Amino acid sequence: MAQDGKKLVSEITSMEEDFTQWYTDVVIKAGLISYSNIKGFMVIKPAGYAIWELIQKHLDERFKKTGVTNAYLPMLIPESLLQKEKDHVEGFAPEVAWVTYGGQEELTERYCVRPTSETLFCDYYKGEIHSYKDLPQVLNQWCSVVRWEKETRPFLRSREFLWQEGHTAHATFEEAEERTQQMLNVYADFLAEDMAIPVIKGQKTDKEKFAGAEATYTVEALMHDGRALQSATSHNFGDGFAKAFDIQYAGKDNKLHHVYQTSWGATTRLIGAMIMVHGDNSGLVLPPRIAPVQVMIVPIQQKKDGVLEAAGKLLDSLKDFRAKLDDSDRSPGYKFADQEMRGIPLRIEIGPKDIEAGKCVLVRRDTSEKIECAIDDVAAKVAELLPAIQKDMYERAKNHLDTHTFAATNKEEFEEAFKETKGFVKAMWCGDQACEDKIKEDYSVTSRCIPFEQETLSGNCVCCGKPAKKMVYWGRAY
RNA sequence: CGGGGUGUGGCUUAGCUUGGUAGAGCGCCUGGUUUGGGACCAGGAGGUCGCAGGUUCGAAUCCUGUCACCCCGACCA
Repeated sequence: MAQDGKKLVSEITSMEEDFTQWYTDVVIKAGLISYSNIKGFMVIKPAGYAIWELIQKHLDERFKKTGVTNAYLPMLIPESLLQKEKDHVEGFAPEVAWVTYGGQEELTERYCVRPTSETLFCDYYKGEIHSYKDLPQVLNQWCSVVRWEKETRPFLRSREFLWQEGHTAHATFEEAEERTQQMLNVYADFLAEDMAIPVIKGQKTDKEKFAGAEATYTVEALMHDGRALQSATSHNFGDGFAKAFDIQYAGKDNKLHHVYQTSWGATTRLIGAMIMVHGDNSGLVLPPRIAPVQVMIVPIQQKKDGVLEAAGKLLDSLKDFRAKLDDSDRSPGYKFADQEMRGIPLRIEIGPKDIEAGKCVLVRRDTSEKIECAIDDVAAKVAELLPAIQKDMYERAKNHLDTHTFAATNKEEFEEAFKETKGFVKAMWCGDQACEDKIKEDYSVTSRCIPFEQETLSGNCVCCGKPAKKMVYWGRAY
């Protein structure tokens, strides 16, 4: 009885029982965050921040390969600056936080805490860009932004979140479009290769696109519970912002031209995506490439002569990996469960019996598979297993995506698909926003994207029956 | 912002109806025995009951107000 009681306290809710509660349990018990005093603001604890640092590292490297340079712009935006682009203000005004006092004095103009920095980059670029020789500008910044959301959830929707926002300015629309798509591909590749998350690449409908954008591209991922998560976006602004902010350059033709701009971003929401794509009922499952600790060594009967020494030697042999030794004064069972909760990809058990036999036991987090290995061969085995885990995790997620994507050719099938199952539903659309609105109202699902890889499922809109223009992915989103 | 709910050591909570000044489990600390799936024994520290006011000899318990948080909707990376 006492033992059951003990277990209950530290166990997590199963995903099948209550996915939302499971998610919250994992986030807290894996030590990723703790709540702060203000709703929607969270402490990202070392375990959570280390994941973010690896995400940053991989993304930043990929950005720089495409010619991106980092910069940093102010946190506050004067109200007058925010007002300059009409759609943009309307989109963000309802959720900005305002600074109205400086010390004891009320400010003559209030400043908003950046919800995004388009206006600041525009203001900056206006001063920098005069000639075609000043183009393109390809900057990115890593920072946090504030959006006063009403309903908040750790990583998925917080009032302050960490992100990167890239902002570019180009001489032509085509060049801006190329950059917009290039960055979307960077995100898609990063998600697939580093986070082991397969995505659907596509374009947002006008209804769902970014405030002020001409076109918004998105990578949409499917969570374990069948809900969609917009995982990164890339926008082509055309020359709309340039006109609103009067950003012009003198071209080779000696005439003034407005620049064409883009922006693209990914946030700490990626951590939420990773939890909901890979996690299981034992907790977090981290893809090796973004696991702060890739291998944890657990000594058994660690106080017996030679055990810790052998474990230490093992650790030394794993210098090429992010490996650690858990020599804390806890029982092995506790350590196993704790490390599973934290999602460490690979565990190595080593005890007196193993040492005598010159071997140890490797255990995969993703499959629980136990693998015996000679102590001398461990480094080679780890080098083989980590990429294998990474690959298998991607393939499992891809399989989940594929088996949870359905096609509907008419309204009945569409309705049935969302009633019976959870996931994406592909269906044809006439392009009319009225149908998009109606579908949202009737089935509480939204258009996730118009995928680049189009198929023709039928000739008619699934909602109104009129001739269809595009195939759209629909789903319930976070 | 509309509807519903909850606030008691770090966490989960009992007590509240029928007022008498707080009890447990987990966690934590110390010592010892343990260690191949969340160890055990013994001892110990820690709360004035979200906050403010009121009723009362007396309030965690009753009343009023207030704040915070959670869930469901509308808005969003």
